[in-house]
Amino acid sequence: MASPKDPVTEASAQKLRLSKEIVLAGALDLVDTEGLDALTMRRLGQELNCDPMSLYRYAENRAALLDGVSELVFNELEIFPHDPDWKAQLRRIAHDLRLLALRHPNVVPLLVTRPLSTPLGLRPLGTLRPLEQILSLLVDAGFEPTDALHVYRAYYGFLYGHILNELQEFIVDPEENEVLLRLGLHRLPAKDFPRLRALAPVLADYDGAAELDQGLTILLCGLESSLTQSVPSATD
Amino acid sequence: MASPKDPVTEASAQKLRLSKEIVLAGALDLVDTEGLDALTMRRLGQELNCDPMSLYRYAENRAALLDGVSELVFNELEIFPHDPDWKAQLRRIAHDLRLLALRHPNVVPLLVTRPLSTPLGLRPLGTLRPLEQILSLLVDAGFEPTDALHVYRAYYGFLYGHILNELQEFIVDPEENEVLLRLGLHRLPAKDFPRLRALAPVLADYDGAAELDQGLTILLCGLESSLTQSVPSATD
DNA sequence: CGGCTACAGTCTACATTGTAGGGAACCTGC
DNA sequence: GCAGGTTCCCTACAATGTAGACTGTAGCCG
Repeated sequence: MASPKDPVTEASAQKLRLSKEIVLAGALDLVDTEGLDALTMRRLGQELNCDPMSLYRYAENRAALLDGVSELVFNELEIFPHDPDWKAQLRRIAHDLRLLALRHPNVVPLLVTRPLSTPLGLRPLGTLRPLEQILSLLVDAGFEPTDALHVYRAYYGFLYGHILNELQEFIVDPEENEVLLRLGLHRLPAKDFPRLRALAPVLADYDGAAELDQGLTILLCGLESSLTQSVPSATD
Repeated sequence: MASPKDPVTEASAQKLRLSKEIVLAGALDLVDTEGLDALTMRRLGQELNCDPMSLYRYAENRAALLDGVSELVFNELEIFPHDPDWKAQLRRIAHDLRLLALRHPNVVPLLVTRPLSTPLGLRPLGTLRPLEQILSLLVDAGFEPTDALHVYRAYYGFLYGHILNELQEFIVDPEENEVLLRLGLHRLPAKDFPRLRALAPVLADYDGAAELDQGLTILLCGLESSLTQSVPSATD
């Protein structure tokens, strides 16, 4: 006869061997569906149905878990570091990263803040790979390495900024069809925030992709001019 | 005779009446000197020497405390929304905000991530004021409100991005004078990260202000051209 | 076959966190 | 002096991360 809690009756309760991949995938899943706060050791254990303590075999810390999740997400980003058309490539990467962020909005705080507490060299390698590859791309395109770094910074800075901006302006309650309410703007004193309130309709239909592209055009334009009229290098 | 713990002997133990300002100032202080994690109710209570529970009279939540700290920092930023020279003003604001971030590096994660979990209309007012004021600035400068919003987004996005970039590249151990080591880059496999490693010296002396200014030039340039050759509005 | 080692997973236990609920102390009007 | 509200403090509880010891199992060597 079956024990009171027959493991078979509990759907998907077959406990297969854990692995770093499984643990991280579970963690990402949990973060995606329930937010960062839901990612506790106990909760994740329950999700993978294993003992919370088992997890420590695959992630030293909770912090390491978070790093792992960041890395996992970054690995979804594909970069072709030898594309001769660097501008097109940067455009594509930007849009890909944007979509990535929209797919994993709850992870974005991680992507943005974890590096702040981890010195560059000690970050998970997956996190640094985009940097390296974009540098490659730019150097191949003819930038001096130093300039490539500067370009990278301008580019990535802009990109991060855009993503943060866009995610910030999520609609609160899509059911509500009065715009002021939908964005919670009705709470703002009309006297102090006339501009903001007046822009409610515009805020409501934010076309992130278009906005990103527009910004990219400005940026890439400026960057290119800095390439063509670059200081004549001694070796060139 | 004195009680075992004479309150007078404990320097600065005079417990003055609490207030929201005092609590928030204490919180900011704690975050600045010891980091975000050090800001716990108990710890803050100990710092202000009062019972941790007292704090709940002035901040509903720990989250509210965090919001308060953000707001406090944002209030350090001064904006003159009616400066006729909008470009100079935007430049100045950018540099001010940068310095603000350098002064309160531990708060930056808050500034960046709190808004992600709070819909626009429900944020602390102090957080929204810069937005409103910059919109004013731009509209006064001749932008259509809608365009002003777009400009604001590009501008603030870039600015946030830059700040994140710059803070990420903090030097780990200034004692160490070998650059690779100082940035922790020695850990990176030389085969996979040639560019990054080669750039170590450049990474090490990062002139944030210059970099910011350079980016601003590109950006403002592009923005201005979008102003002068703006689509001819019907009312103009 | 018997026993040894190594590792995966589990259990228990503890310090630390945010915060509810109930009183104690104090100030302010009469 | 006293009623009523405000401010503060104490206790208590559930949840968290994680250390440390324990159990089971698989593989290997004699």
